[in-house]
Formats: sequence, C-alpha cells, structure tokens
Amino acid sequence: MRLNISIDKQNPWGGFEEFLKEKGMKITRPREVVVKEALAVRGHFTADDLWARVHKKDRTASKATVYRTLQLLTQSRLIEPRDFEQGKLYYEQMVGHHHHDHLICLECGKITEFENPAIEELQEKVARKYNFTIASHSHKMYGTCVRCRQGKTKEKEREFKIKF
Amino acid sequence: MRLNISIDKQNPWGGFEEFLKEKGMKITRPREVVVKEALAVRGHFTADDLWARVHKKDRTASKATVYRTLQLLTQSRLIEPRDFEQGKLYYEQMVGHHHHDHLICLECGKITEFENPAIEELQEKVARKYNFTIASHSHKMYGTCVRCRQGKTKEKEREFKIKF
DNA sequence: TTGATTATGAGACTCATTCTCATAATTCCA
DNA sequence: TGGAATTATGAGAATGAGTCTCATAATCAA
Ligand SMILES: [Mn+2]
Ligand SMILES: [Mn+2]
Ligand SMILES: [Zn+2]
Ligand SMILES: [Zn+2]
Repeated sequence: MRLNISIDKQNPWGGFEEFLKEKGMKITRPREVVVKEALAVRGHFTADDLWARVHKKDRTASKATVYRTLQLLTQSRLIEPRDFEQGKLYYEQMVGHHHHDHLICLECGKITEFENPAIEELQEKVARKYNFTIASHSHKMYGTCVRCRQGKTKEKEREFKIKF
Repeated sequence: MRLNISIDKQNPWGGFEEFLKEKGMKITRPREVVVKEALAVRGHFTADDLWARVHKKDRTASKATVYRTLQLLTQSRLIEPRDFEQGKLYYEQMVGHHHHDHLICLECGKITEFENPAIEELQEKVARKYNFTIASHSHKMYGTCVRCRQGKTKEKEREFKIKF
C-alpha cells in the first residue's frame, strides 16, 4: 500500500509525480491543483478547507478528487492525517517539518505544537515492553491555553467538538 | 456541564441516581438498563455495541436513549470516550479502573493498555512550559502486536479503519 | 391524584466520507 | 502520431455515526 519513497523537499510536486508513476497512476491536472494547494496551506486543514481552495483555482474540481488525492498525499508522506476531533479528519503538510504532537485549546481552538524526545523515547520503551511495533502514534492534550485562561482571547480560531 | 461528584464504586447505579437528582433529571427504566449494561461490558465498546446489549434486555429501547445516556455516563465519569478510529467513538467504563493509554494493533484489532507515570509527568511538564491547562489527553500508538508479527493470530478481534 | 416537568421512541435529518458509473483524459506503442 | 487500453474524473447517490424533533409517556413533588 505505502511506497518507500522519499520526496524531494525542494520540488514536492515533482516527487509526487514520481510516486504516481511508481504506482502506475496518471499525472493529471486535477491532481496537480489539489497537491499544490494542499502544500500551500500552512497549519491544519480539513478536506473541505482544501476543497474550497481548490475550487477557487478550478471551478470544476470535484470533492471526490480532493478526497482521493488526500489519500495519495498521505501514502506519499507529503501530508499526515490528524484526529483532533471526532467525525472529521484534519491534515497537515509534512514537507520540511518534523514529527510533533499537539496541545488543543477547547475554548479558542488554538493548536500548539510540541516536540519532546524524552516522551518519544519512553514511548518506544513501552512498545518494546509489549513487543509492539509502532507504525504511527497520536498524542494530544486537550484543555485551555494561556490566553483563554487569562481572558485575553479575541476570537475563536476554530471549534473542536470533543466529548469531554 | 460536568458535575464534581464521585460515584461509589460498589454501587455505581446508586451513584448515578444521585448524579441525575443533582441535575434535576429523572430516574427511569431505560436509563437504568443502559447504565447497567454499559457497566457490565468489559473492554471497549461503541454506541451500537451497547445498543445491541440493551436491545436484548428491552426490545423497545431506542438508540436515541442509548446515545443520550452515553453522554450522561461520560459526564458522571462512569465511562470515558476513546477516539481509536475516525468516524465512530468507543467507550470504556472507568469504575474501579485507573487512567491508561493504548497500543492498537492494526492487523488484528487487539488493544493493549499501558500506564506510564514518567510519560504522564513529562506531559505535565510540556503543558507547564506552554502555560496550558490539561483537561484530558489521548495517547495512542498504532502498529503490530507480537502475535500478528509472529503470524500467530487466529482471528481478528476487530478492524480499525485508520488512515495510516 | 394530579399537574408540571422531563424523558421516550421513531424516524427524519446532518455531515463527512465513500461509492458508482458514464464520460474524459492520459499513456503506451505500433 | 493515432488509437486502443487504461486510469481518472465529476456528479451525485449511498453510507453510517450521531443528533434532533415532536407527539406521547413516565416521573415526581406537592
Ligand atoms: Mn501539527
Ligand atoms: Mn482502555
Ligand atoms: Zn484558547
Ligand atoms: Zn495483532
């Protein structure tokens, strides 16, 4: 399913073309628009967010193609899915980014990214203990950000519907 | 929204009755069946799993009531939601259980629970660094369990549809 | 018992995502 | 370069978890 290619950070669309070729798939206009738009987003986005952007560039692009390309982008490792909220998936582009985890403010929707090598190591240790092979992981903390706790938040960035 | 009660582990339904009273809600038959069935499940379950059980006990119980009671059970802390898979929520009862996190085998669906105080502490440290107040967290590792890696798995327990 | 209040079941509805299928674009190669 | 073969596309139907509505029913305090 997943190919073991690594795409050139300087030319991700070119790399994605290679990826398509290796899978015997075709290089098409709609795919190019979706890929380039996805990589142009900074921050986290949903399929619908992406479709809105794509739609501006190409009035005829369909949502189905956006969803289909999102799957390919995930396989090619150019983006990663994020399960911030139940019911819909977010994504973020990984070109030139390292792995990180997230603090999610339930009041204003602000997401803070963190990296913690010590946690990652302990994680591996846990996996080793259970003889488990990690393919991916998700580590999220939900709560309240500084600004919200101090009542300084001007406007919500987003609303995450979390059950508890 | 959430009340600050702690329910007696020896008599959770009794405690839940208290919880309902404090919220000005009524003690009803359907609620009793749903609560008792939910607490009778060991392991992780979905709303639909629970409904199937409830349905056996009371042919007229509706799915809506199962969903509604699941929310109340979450508020009363008798159960906790689990975001193992995108698109549907799982739950697990917390009566007499401590907090733990999960290893999820993508091949057979087996879930291994782990507790790691060192990770929990580092987590708090991260939150402190960003002045973030944690309300809850979710830490999952997806991958392959021992049995599956060694080809010893007899049958899938479940199938989790994860996008990578 | 009764009346005010809250809960219920049934099914309509929502919303993200996937699927289907007729048509269109790409690619391969003679 | 011209098709034929193959894969992709757009449109909208289908799916599935979860929520909502509303007419009716049950609970409970007085
Ligand atoms: Mn991120
Ligand atoms: Mn568990
Ligand atoms: Zn905030
Ligand atoms: Zn397994």
